[in-house]
Amino acid sequence: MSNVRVRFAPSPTGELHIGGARTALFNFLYVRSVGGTFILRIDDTDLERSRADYTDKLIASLRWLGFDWDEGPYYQSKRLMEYTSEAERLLADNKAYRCYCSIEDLAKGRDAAHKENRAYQYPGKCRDLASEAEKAYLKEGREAVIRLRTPDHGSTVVDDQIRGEVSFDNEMLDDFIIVKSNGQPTYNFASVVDDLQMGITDVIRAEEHLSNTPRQLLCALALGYKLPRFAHVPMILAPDRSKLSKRHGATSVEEFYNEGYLPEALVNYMALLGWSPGEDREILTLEEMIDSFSLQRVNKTAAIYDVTKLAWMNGHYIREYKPDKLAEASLPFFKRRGLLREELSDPEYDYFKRVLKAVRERARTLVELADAAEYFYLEQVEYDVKGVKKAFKKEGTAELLRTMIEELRAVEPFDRETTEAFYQDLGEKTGLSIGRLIQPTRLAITGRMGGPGLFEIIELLGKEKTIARLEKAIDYIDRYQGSD
RNA sequence: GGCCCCUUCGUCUAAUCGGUUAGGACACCAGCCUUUCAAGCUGGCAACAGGGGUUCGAAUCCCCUAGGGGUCACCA
Repeated sequence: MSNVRVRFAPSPTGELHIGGARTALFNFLYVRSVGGTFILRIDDTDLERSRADYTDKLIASLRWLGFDWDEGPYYQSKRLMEYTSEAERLLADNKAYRCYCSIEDLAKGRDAAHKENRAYQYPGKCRDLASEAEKAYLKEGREAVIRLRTPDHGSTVVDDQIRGEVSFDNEMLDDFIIVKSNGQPTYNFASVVDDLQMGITDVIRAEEHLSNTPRQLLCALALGYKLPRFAHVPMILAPDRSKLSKRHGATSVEEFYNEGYLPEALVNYMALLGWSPGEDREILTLEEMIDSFSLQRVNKTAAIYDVTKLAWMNGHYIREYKPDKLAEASLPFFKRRGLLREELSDPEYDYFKRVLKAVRERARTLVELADAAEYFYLEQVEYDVKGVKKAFKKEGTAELLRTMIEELRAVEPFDRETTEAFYQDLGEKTGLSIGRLIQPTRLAITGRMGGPGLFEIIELLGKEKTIARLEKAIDYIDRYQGSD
């Protein structure tokens, strides 16, 4: 056990998206690789936007991905006292001050700066407020925020584990707000107080926070604590290189679940976004990732996420899953599609697993898996349009199917081997290629031109259904004979 | 716009003290396998953003340019 302590600190303002999940993953891999402590903290200081149901979803997503944590969840909303007392301490030390400027006035200044195309900075109006002026403001009933007094000169250097030393001129930093007028701390302040009090040794987070880091460093300095190490991991971008958002398809872990992705695949895929184990390995278990993970191997470049590769990887995991595990994972998708009921009897469950065995080779998601298995459960078979042209419209197909049915009735046992042997015989007897026999049969019983081996399907369907579907196909062909 | 970060095949990446025909994966194309579709196997296409330096030698070090991203809130 090492003394390394890391935290994942999402704010509950939405579902866990792939960027956040990847950050959680890197925290997890790092802390497990060094044997430290993983802490989950909910950064919910924004009262307006934070929602308890998002917290639940966040936690559910983390559990689903398998990132178990050792401490927490801690909630910033329950730690208000800590922030208040630390802010009071800074106030008493004159390292922070109250500011009575109205939101409107500040907005005015910001707009002006924006118009002149320069960066806005708080002008420091209340920095050295005379006590009479302060009293006057209080009398007016003005609310105050607390701002940190930041140095005017010099520079603040962030020593980043991934990017090296990054230096910021203090002149670029204004006296930013650490406590809002409603008494809630801002992110930059709460996060620092928590990281320090919780003994966080490594802050691993997304690159978008790099520009915030000097502010946090200044907070920590004012508070008089030892600084954690930082590591800013690259962002994950949408295919058009823009920031990921709703219009880019599935971006949250929950959505990936709903689209039928497996946690192992998502985790494996995310790990390879910005990190690689070397040795040309692509498929890794969580344990293998932990073994070869290091922050030194995390690269600096933002990555565009590509669903195609994720889908390929997901297909790989679907094929690798143990039968019982696959059944368990895909059951909700079969129910959702109306293929299976809530409770399965033992024989039903058994049949379900046999169906999965037959179709798992050709599915990349659990949604596709349920789709591929549809005709094993649905009574109505819809014929593929192209297939009809190819397999049904050929001269003599109806007649062929009639012969087939007659002889099929006598086939016993109705299993894979026997039915296959039967088709071989029939081919020889009629002088037709086996493909000519199989194509219309496949279309008749599945409605499709592709899928598992025909005799595997026939065995699963059984004699009754197979013959019934062949009869239906004959009806169909007779009815549409000649029409195009 | 200021500040900060980044730049290897279409995409994810390897090449971690400068010396490689610049490697792998996804996707794509072709072949094999096969009753079909997949899967699998084999092969192919495809990259060091541009320009200057330093050096015997640069994807790798330095500078400039271009491009992309982040950030500049009483959001996190």
